[in-house]
Amino acid sequence: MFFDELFYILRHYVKNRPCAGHLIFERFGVSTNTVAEKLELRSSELTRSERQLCDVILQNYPASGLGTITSLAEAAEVSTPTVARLVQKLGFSGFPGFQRALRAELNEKISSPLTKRASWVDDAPEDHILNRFTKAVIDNIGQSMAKIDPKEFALCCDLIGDPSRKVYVIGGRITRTLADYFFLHLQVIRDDVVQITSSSNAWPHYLLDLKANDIVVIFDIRRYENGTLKLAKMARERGAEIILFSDQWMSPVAEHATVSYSSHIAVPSAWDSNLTLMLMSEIVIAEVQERDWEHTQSRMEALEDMFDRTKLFRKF
Amino acid sequence: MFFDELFYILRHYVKNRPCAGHLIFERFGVSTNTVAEKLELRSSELTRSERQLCDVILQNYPASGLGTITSLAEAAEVSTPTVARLVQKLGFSGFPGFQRALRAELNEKISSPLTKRASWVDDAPEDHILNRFTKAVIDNIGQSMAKIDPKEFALCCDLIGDPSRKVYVIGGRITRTLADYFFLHLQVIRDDVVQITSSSNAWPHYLLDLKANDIVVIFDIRRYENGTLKLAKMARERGAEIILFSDQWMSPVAEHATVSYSSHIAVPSAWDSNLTLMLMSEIVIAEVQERDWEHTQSRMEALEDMFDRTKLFRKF
DNA sequence: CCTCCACTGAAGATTTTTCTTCAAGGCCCT
DNA sequence: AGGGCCTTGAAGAAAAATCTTCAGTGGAGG
Repeated sequence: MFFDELFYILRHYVKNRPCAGHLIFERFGVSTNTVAEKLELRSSELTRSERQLCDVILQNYPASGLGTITSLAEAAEVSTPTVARLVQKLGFSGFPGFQRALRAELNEKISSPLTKRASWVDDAPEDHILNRFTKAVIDNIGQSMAKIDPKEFALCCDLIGDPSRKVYVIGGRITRTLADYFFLHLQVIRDDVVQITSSSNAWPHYLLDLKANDIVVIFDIRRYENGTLKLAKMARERGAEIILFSDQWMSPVAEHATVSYSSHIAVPSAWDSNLTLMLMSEIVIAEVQERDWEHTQSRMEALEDMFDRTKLFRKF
Repeated sequence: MFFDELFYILRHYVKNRPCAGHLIFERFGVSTNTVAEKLELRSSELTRSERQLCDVILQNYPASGLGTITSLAEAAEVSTPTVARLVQKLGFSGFPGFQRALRAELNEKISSPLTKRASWVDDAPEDHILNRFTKAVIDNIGQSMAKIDPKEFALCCDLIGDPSRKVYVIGGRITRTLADYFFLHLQVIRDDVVQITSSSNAWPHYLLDLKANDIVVIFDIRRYENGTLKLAKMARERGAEIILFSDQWMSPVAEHATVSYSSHIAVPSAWDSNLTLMLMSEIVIAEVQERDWEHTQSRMEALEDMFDRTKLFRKF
């Protein structure tokens, strides 16, 4: 870059006036916040071994700076006092201060801009329940998504989309509503979808029909229910593949499941949020539907037609 | 929260079946290399405070683990020996070893994609359905929240929390599941909550009971259902206050509603997302519950007691 | 070639961090 | 209701980190 050239030329002249580069940038309102920026800007004032050190820091930034001062010194083949001097030159009180700055930066970078957003509802203070709750939910989504393995997701959609397998859906006391939601959509997409009622008395009838390679989709978050686990065991014994939507602490059903999703569910409330679970089900539904769109489309049209005839919906 | 208490009790029983998750992952040949994975997989073996610590580490991963053991301990509100014990449990020789692993990971992750965290699921391209869908959902949440008036929200919670008013909950073909979810929670918080069945044949019976000042909570998104509108009209004529959870295009019910929420529901799918609606209901529930926590708490305890007796939930 | 000055690292001093021990507290089971 | 086991954190010991001092080194300029 030609700025580098410029800097090189300027270096001699500004050498005796430290912070010169710094000042120039400040004048243009460019904040020199990150450590990397500080290093680059003040590189002109650095000595040979400091420059060498600087290169190493920037080489694999910021990890190299997060070890001990000794390891960094060794990696750069300089002495520890050189490192100490450099970080002081950059304006930090010492090496720990320098590391603090690096960690703070890392946090900024890792968390996406959306999770940093403090306020979602205008006209409401940051600590209003609306904002606190929404923030928690966004965090939950972010963390849950980060844990998903796309391969596992693909496998899950393959299984659920496979027309040769019958799909059973079941939930617990609260998650029943999610199971219901999932079922309602899946029912439109494909044939052979069954919702297992919550009453465990009826389970044997369903298990009777269950064939090897059929799918059992289970929603189970804390507090994990005894019955659900038993059902999972029995289904697995009969050769069914189990797909589990659970929370971050993982239902014991996971042991028997082919695919498990762990969604974060903690929110500032006496209850847990089922939101991320719903997100996962919606995405799975969207993908399964997409895989065989033509088929789904014809089914949806047929459904529309039937709705029209029953005049259930509003026609404008 | 009191579920945590419960968990603590349950822990002993689950404890002797470690690695449940571990085994699953092994089955798929997924190596358990990263610290985060190790933490998640072995979470079943962790004690209460270790779990607490584990959550904090994963919360802002990996930065939190890169400071001193003391700072991490303080952040998690546990003692330093607890931290030391946890990292040893994970198989590291000590805290420095743990940090080394974290830094190594960081290098891996940072080096490959030049870190623009536009995607939510690592290891999946930005245009993968997982990322596209999640992005759309976050957008929906942001836009829906921006439209909320805190005063209206407060009014809504006042109404729903008012014990002198009976609350009726109803949804449509799909939103029925949300109504169900809302009902299940509200039912724990307060007395006099009724879920109106979807079958419109039964509606006259409910309307018969409806008194002036009672609340009717309606979930209605496109395609808006004829019946729901008729019900709203009749309820309003009998002096009921209507609270509507609808989509961005607003159900015609809004005309009769005291409070209306419009949630954005468009996602890259053949269906609409009910996620923001669920978010709204969860927040309303959280706030109503908070208003009279003592009352709710006693009801929840009574409920717990009954669950215990029916042995519905896992105790071993 | 010599002198001076700035840079550099070895070594020790100092501070901080990490680890270990041990006693208190809680919970379960008999 | 008491014994035993597990978990937890306070406190101090051990280890490691960081910082400081100071002498040696190399290069620039005279």
